[in-house]
Amino acid sequence: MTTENTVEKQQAIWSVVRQIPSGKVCTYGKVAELAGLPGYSRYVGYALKQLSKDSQLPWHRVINSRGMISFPVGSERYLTQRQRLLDESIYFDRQRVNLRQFLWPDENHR
DNA sequence: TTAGTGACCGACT
DNA sequence: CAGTCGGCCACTA
Repeated sequence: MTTENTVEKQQAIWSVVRQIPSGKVCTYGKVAELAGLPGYSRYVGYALKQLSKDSQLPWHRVINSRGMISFPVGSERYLTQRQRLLDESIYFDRQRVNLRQFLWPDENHR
């Protein structure tokens, strides 16, 4: 049996990513958790990689737990993601996003 | 079938 | 503080 529920997992992940509001970001681990797949953080990256280039999914709002873009700095995909975030007024301190300020869902109510 | 890899993460040196 | 090391899962050679 070929892993057929793989599709369901990917859809669950995409479903979560779709809900990230503009101007906010979410981490791979958090997306996995919200999708009901704790521990699948790594798989989230794989799922996003499957997206077609003209996908409407806001994949750029997903970054790693350190608040950084998980592409090699300076690479084309890095620059694309960074520019899209800047367009949504998500700012970088060096190459880092302030998760305290932009993380969604906002559970960091101090 | 085994070993290596990746848009990750947290604990542990 | 930085670097390493397992653990996580699916895919590929």
